[in-house]
Amino acid sequence: MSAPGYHHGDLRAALLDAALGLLEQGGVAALSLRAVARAAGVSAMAPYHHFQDRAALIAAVAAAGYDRLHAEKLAALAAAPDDPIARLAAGARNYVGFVIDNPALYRLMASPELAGRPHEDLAKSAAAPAASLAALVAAARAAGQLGNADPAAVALQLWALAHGLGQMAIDGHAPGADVLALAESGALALLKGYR
Amino acid sequence: MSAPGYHHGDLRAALLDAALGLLEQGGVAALSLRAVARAAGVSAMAPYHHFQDRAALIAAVAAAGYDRLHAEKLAALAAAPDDPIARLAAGARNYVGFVIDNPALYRLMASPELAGRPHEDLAKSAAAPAASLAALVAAARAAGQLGNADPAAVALQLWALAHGLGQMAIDGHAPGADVLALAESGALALLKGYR
DNA sequence: AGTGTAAAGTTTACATCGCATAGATTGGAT
DNA sequence: ATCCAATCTATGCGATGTAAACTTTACACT
Repeated sequence: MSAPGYHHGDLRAALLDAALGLLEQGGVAALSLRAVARAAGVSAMAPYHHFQDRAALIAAVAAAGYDRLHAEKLAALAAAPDDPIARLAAGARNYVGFVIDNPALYRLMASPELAGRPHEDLAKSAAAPAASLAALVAAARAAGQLGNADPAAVALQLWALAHGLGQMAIDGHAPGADVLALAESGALALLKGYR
Repeated sequence: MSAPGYHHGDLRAALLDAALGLLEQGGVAALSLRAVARAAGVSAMAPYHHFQDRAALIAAVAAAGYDRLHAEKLAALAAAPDDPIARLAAGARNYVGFVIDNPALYRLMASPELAGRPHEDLAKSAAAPAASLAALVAAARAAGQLGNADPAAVALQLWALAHGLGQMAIDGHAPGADVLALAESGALALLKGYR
């Protein structure tokens, strides 16, 4: 895996790693195939053997981001209380926390550049967090904590709230606000309104 | 204003118009200075006399978008009931409606490409909708409809909800959902939770 | 061992883009 | 009538995305 010969060993992973590095310091605009190849110490055309085009690279980075997001969410939920409402609020807080901790990566995930045609593995990675959220809302609903609200609707609203708060935070539209607290209290208020 | 001579007359407006057209059919990626110049029937370098660089053009388009958003909001609020809560819900619905009607434009407004350094007129145009929202929330709070909640917090949460719902709708993350209804009911639930 | 094949990297080439600089054209102030 | 500043054009440079064609390596098979 570490033979510095002609064949890299695991260039795809190395390219993704380099892409994350470039992303953190230069934003999406810095994510050029050539720059990634340069950072990985490889020729400019090598990435094309692993990613069909620039959009595919960006989609792969985004998919990796969703995977990390989901992993962190699972870890956070493991330490959360049992009450579904409280777990949902903790999830919202954790989601916004991820956004704040990985601004460039999250911006990429929500980037217009991916909105065009769908990418397979990206869709799969993005589906995991959504499914886990839906399960939590269903549990709350089953426990009689959401009145007769439509679970899918509540899930979408919660997600939108967290997504919006995070994006506003990293775009500087919420200066001085404790966005983590806002995510938690907002989710609680929204859920309370449905009780 | 329509003299087809050497001097265009109002090239800046024509360029912005062409940019909107390109945006609708090709997304942000299609917004190159050369393409805009081509669409306006002018030399490739002409736009540089009206926009410092590509980012400035994008910022100007975004500012125009915020202006339109604010204008539509004012029009929608004129026909809304007097109750602050109902007006806030109507505002949320209208916001999401704008996003759905102008997907490419809204994506541009929330684009990472603007997140770097701030642009003056963009900030000014973006501030108008925020101020109008803050005023509405303050009115609701003054009418005793929000308990002792922090108005700034509630405003941010409402905005985040609408922003998130709109973005999810145009990104295909809410297939088959009536996002307009979700915006309205979500805003109502959130506000109800604070009562 | 020897060989053939597919994957992984490289090189070369080309169109386009953003941007800088310098020159041409025009309308209006003096 | 003259000058000037704003506006548009022409040309050039470096970087990027993409498409070939070529080279090197790893591996299965005989």
